[in-house]
Amino acid sequence: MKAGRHRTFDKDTALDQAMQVFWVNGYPGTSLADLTHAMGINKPSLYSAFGNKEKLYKSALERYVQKHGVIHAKHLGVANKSLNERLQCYLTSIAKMLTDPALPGGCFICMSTSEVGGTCIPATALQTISNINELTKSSLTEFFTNEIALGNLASERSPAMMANYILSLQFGLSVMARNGTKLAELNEIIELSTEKL
Amino acid sequence: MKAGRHRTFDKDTALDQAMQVFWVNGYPGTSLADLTHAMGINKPSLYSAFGNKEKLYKSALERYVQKHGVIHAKHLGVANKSLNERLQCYLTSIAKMLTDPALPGGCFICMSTSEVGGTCIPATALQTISNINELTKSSLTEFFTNEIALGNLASERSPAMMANYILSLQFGLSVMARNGTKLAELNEIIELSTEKL
DNA sequence: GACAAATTATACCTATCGGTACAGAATTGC
DNA sequence: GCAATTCTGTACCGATAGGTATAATTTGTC
Repeated sequence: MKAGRHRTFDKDTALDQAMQVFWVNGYPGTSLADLTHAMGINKPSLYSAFGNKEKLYKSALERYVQKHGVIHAKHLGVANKSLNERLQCYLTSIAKMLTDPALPGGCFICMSTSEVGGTCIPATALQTISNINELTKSSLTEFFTNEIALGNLASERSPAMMANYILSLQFGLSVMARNGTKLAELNEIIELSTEKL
Repeated sequence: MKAGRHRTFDKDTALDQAMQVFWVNGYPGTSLADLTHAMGINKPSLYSAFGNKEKLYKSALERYVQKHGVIHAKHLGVANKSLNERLQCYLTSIAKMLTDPALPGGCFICMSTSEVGGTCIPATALQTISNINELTKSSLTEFFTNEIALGNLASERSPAMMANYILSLQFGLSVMARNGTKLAELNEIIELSTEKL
């Protein structure tokens, strides 16, 4: 055990709370007071544990991906289901998260991507957001490359095009969720979108 | 002519410039200094002409709808075109605006809707954003109600469901545009989305 | 040309912004 | 128990936030 006074808060829990505040309010809309209040700590503790606002934001983004992002991909690889069924499961899993009453609503990455154009987000955070979206896109592209090789996709659609289609759909669902659209309606959109690919 | 010194700036031009700043940075990300700098006026002039930041924001939202929002609807009513063709024209017209290099990129309303969850947007501005989205949705619902009555929609889809589908698509395209997706790729998404309704 | 009305520019207000210095409190190794 | 180390709480830093008071400037009316 290292010497010195112990941290009186759990770092992961505090990061989760910071994540939710950024998720709700965005980067420029979140103040240090908002953060310390939600995390139940004071500023020096925040700075010693997470660096600064910008680094905390990037940590929150990465934690979001781990906690609420990557978990949906498993639905794409389920055996004995058609491609359409798997895509529906994947998207429905996302939609459930987007409308989970225990969560802020919508997608944190979509929210952050919307803020990308502005001058408020620090450059390194822009890079983090861009990397996350690129990763999602390349994962989907790889997935569709395989599906096409397996003959699971009807016509001659390009994998990159399909990846864009699904990513766009995810973003659309996220903003709709922010707008108050209910899970049942999101599922209708998903059904329409995946009906015949 | 009314007495007193004349305004030395054009109010509509100034509002356009304010709109672009809000469009790029969002509400919490835009400061009064950003606004006065972009508008080329100083704070007292801004306050006397537009009230305050919140009222200017609402004026900017409404101006956006008039200037960049309603113009696309005409493509939905063109004669001698199939429903799919008209929807494609409508969405392509939107996509062109979303990627216009002379504009901030993406959709201002989508950006604002993403910020809706937070605590930074004043209540009356939230109402304005909500009203705009409701108007879009009800216009689309009415449109699809007519199309169904005319027998232009293949199966038994509900108008509200179709309106949600198109609105979600618009939002998705907007965030994709923010993320740097090019017009040609957006058009591919549109084609895939409208292929068989 | 004097007066009333309206807009301008400067300077200022209080509150909050992100970030930190410093002192006190808690813990380990010795 | 004592020194070294690490964290916590308070108080503070300069800069900027949204907003305004005041005075100078420009205009139409009489």
